[in-house]
Amino acid sequence: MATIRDVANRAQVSTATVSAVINDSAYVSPELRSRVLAAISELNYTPSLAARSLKHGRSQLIALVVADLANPFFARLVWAAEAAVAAWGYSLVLFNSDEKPENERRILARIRMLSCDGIILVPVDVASTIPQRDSEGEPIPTVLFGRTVEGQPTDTITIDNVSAARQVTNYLMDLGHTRIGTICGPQHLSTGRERLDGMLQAMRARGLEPSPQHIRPGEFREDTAYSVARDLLLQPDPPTALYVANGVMALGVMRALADLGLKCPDDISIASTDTIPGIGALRPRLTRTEHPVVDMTNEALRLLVDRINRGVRIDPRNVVFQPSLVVGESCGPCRGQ
Amino acid sequence: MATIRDVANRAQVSTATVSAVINDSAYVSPELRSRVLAAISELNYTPSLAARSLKHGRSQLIALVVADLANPFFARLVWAAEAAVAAWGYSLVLFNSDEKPENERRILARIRMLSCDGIILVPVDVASTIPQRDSEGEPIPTVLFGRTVEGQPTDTITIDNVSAARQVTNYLMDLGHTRIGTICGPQHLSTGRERLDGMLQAMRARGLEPSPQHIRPGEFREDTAYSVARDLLLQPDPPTALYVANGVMALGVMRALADLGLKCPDDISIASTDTIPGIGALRPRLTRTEHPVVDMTNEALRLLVDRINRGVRIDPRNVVFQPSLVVGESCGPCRGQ
DNA sequence: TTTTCATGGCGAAACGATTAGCTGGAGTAT
DNA sequence: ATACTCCAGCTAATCGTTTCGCCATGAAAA
Repeated sequence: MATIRDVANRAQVSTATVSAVINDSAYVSPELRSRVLAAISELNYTPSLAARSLKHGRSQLIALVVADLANPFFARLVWAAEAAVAAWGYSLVLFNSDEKPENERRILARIRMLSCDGIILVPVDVASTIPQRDSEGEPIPTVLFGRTVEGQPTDTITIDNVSAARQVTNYLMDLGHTRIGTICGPQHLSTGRERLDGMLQAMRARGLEPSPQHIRPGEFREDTAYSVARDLLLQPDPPTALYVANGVMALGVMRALADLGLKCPDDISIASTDTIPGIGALRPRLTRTEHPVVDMTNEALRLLVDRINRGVRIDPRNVVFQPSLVVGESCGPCRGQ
Repeated sequence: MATIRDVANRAQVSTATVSAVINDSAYVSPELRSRVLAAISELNYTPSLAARSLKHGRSQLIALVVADLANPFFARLVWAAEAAVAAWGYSLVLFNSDEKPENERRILARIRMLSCDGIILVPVDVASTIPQRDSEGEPIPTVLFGRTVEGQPTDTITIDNVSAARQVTNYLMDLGHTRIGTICGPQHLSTGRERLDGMLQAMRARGLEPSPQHIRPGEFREDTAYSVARDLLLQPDPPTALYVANGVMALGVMRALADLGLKCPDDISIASTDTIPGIGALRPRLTRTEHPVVDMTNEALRLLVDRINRGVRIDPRNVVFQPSLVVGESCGPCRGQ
């Protein structure tokens, strides 16, 4: 690779002048400037980001750590984040913690090595701490995405999961359902907890209580949801409606229904919080909440870049987005009992 | 951040010794080694990758440039690539060219700045050249993924698209279909061309020729495929079977069928090359080819790392994977005409 | 004419790691 | 006792930038 020195030699100027031309950081006479530009293009010169990074401690990298890259919800986040990161002039380094705390720790250490300027983190582990830039303790600017963890004073972007679950549950109850089951998420994740909470809140507000064997953990996974749904629906006293806590699991449930030969919404009503791309081709169309992933991502980057530039002087911010209910044909009135 | 000097001072040794401990690059007495390790953990020291990168020209970064991050096929590639890249000890920098040549050029320039050690590229533009590390012309190690471009002497991973399309078409013809239509991909992409070629080859081998108005470009996009399918199926003389060139478009077609009230396979048979995750929940199950994305990605990384280590001394390699036909219930025998 | 001032451009010192080459003390052979 | 070997550990140069401080030149002020 050609270096700034090669350019300086060829243009008969100093490296300082070349640098000034590249960064517009000082006035350079038109004469010299054009010589420099000519040399740059003749040598096909590109400044080295590694050297720059070393000099003034900015790597131009933003790390995105997702909890499960195989989940289309996060795939969409990746898509949106790549665009936003590029728009702000950074590059995106992508990691997948695969819902494993030990991976998360390894990844955060790696991010520190890379001296990334900022982190967008879908946290897995309550205990894993944001890496410190310094032993005095200035942390790397970080935005938590989608999930909350206890006692981390960081910027956070979340969705109102309780509201989402309430909306869906109320919708089912409005149709007359009282025996509502759920395939819920892991209770160690805030999303899992909040969505179950929202459902329970909504039911209790109308004096209902789901039967304990109608509450099944589905781990936010398609295959788990598939078998849990089969199991749940084959039991003697199945629910008349099912609230599914996320999009991938909804897919698994629909697959289970098809395999069991159950008709939706005639035999059972299905609704979910969260969705996945491509679910629009399913018939019946799923009643669900849609979460504004793109807006959330853009906001996450706004917060992150702001903190990168202004440091710890600003207090942690917490932005909560609202989900919206999209009604399909997967839910019908409760027939008899 | 603590530096190697801080560690050296605290452990009362030279930076050379610290470096030797970190990299196991020379013998260090147990005494000093333990002092160094203690200092490292007390200061919470991590070596700076930027400085390392500057010194011996390896950034530990591998760039992945996909053509359309919103497409679940590529999302899957991203997932597999992240895992493979991490397994080889690198980190993944992700870019989305969004099928636009000018983006691709911008991205490749950026990759050069970052001095990435290697590139996995889903190429968009025939003309865009692999960036040169050097004005003498040693290129950055690159593997082209999924698509080929003319006259680039680089390693390539592809799928046998012609065979995929032939298999699907033969399957449809075996069911008795003769009026087969297709929603094909863009003809400026090798995947688009080869899949259409394969279909035409298969039909001509049996003395058939699709009617020109049954060959419709769908741009590999869900929404385009949706409207093209509507249009195609509403015309006076619709095909009895439809070959769709990729997974996302198949989703669009299924959605169009549902909206038109057409029954598959009774009213029309549908089959595709390529698939997308989650298509398993659709009923009827789609007859399609499956492409071994994970194997392809692992092989891509194997080739890439090999070339990073061995440079230009090895000739370009071209690995072609074979698709497999997965039969669902979306195709039926041709009824009368 | 001399002094002051402004300023375009340059030289050289960082940034944090690696590594070639050197130093000096202990062990061995003569 | 001298010379030689060996090797753990150190010093200092280097990678490619940015940037501080300086120099020299020419214009303006006295």
